[in-house]
Amino acid sequence: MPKKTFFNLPKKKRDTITTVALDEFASYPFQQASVARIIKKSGIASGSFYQYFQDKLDLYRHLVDTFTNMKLERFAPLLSNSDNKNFFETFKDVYREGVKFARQNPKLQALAGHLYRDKELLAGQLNDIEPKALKFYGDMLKKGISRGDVRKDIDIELTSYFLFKLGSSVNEYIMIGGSLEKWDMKVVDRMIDFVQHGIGKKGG
Amino acid sequence: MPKKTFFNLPKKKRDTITTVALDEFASYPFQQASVARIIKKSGIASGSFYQYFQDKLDLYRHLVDTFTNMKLERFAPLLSNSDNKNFFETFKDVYREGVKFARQNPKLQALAGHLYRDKELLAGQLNDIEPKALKFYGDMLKKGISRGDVRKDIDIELTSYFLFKLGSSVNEYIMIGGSLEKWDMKVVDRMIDFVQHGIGKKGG
DNA sequence: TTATAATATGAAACTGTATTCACATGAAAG
DNA sequence: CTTTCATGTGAATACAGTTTCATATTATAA
Repeated sequence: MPKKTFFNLPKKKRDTITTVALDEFASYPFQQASVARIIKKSGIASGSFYQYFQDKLDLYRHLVDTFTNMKLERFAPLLSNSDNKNFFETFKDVYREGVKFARQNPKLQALAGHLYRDKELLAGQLNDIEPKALKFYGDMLKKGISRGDVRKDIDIELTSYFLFKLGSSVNEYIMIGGSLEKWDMKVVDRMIDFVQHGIGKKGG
Repeated sequence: MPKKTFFNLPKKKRDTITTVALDEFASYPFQQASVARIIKKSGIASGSFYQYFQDKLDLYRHLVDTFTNMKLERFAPLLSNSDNKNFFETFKDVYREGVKFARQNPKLQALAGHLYRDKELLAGQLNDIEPKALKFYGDMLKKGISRGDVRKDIDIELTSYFLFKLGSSVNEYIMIGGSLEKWDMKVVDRMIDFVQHGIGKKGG
């Protein structure tokens, strides 16, 4: 989080820095984004920058936080105005609103694009692993369909992607909770139940 | 990918570098991992390092690739020996095997832990956004349950997590395909169907 | 007004990765 | 043996983020 000196700044100066920074992070991925450039364009001293922010990451996170909070605030009304809609209709509304938001804020969208690619930089679809994992799940699904376990009207490619991401999130969920010692097959069981039956009420 | 000079190296030297590097990346997150230390411990010249690898990331990815390939190879037999098991039982086996693999390779597991945290470094549960997003989905689910749209025997916290991750993956899936212009609500529809009904064959 | 604290400044130094380079070594070919 | 080509070497340099610091400037309080 930025230091309190940043929030003590006159709004105009704060806005200048924020705007310049958003522009920088919308134009370059995190690593290539230059603190020196931000300092220059903002017209502040380099010493000042580090009196406002811990470091480059601190500023970046501040932007991402602000951006995500804005997005979440847009979603809130969907929930309170959803009396006549069921869960799944509201869920779809969330996405519609998300697309609208992205179209209205191209720089934030550009930043999000970099964010996504930056996350994948260390490991992800940019290397050759993800395709292999997707193929693995795809094969599993095909077998399941031919055995009759799995619905045959699903999109195999897309569903593989979902399973891959769900699998990763289970790993993460358990890692958050602690170490491998605490590994709990119950979480896996719940995930598989989620995948198998969904969360919709039967006949609902 | 490492340069061919690396693969031309005598196996022993190559293994030394790999072991030292694994040790480094298991001990420190990517940013803090030091090329200088790896060079020192491996007993190679700094000039040589850059004749073997593009840069630090190149070496890191090589390790992650190797590690993930090893893991995938362990999973392959599960698929071919699954004739008497349905999709969801095999799915569970994959996780059992994953845990075994992690226990047998603590350094790889440590590296994976850093990898996960590094990915979350830019944005994720380390900042204050994810809890808010999870709460949002949690509220949606509670409302769905009280309306009778959603099964009431689900784990709300865990399911919120799944929805959050699935949502992110939809965004990513569409971003891979191209720009926002190509945004296709059909992908969202399929995702919602996946969430609502699951992929298990009814009565299967 | 004066005292005290908070903030602003920008150059200089520091850190660690990335890159270059001239030269050394070694192996294989003729 | 010597030519040739690939590889090894480590010091030197470049580069960008970070840190420091002595010195202004501004704001608040007494």
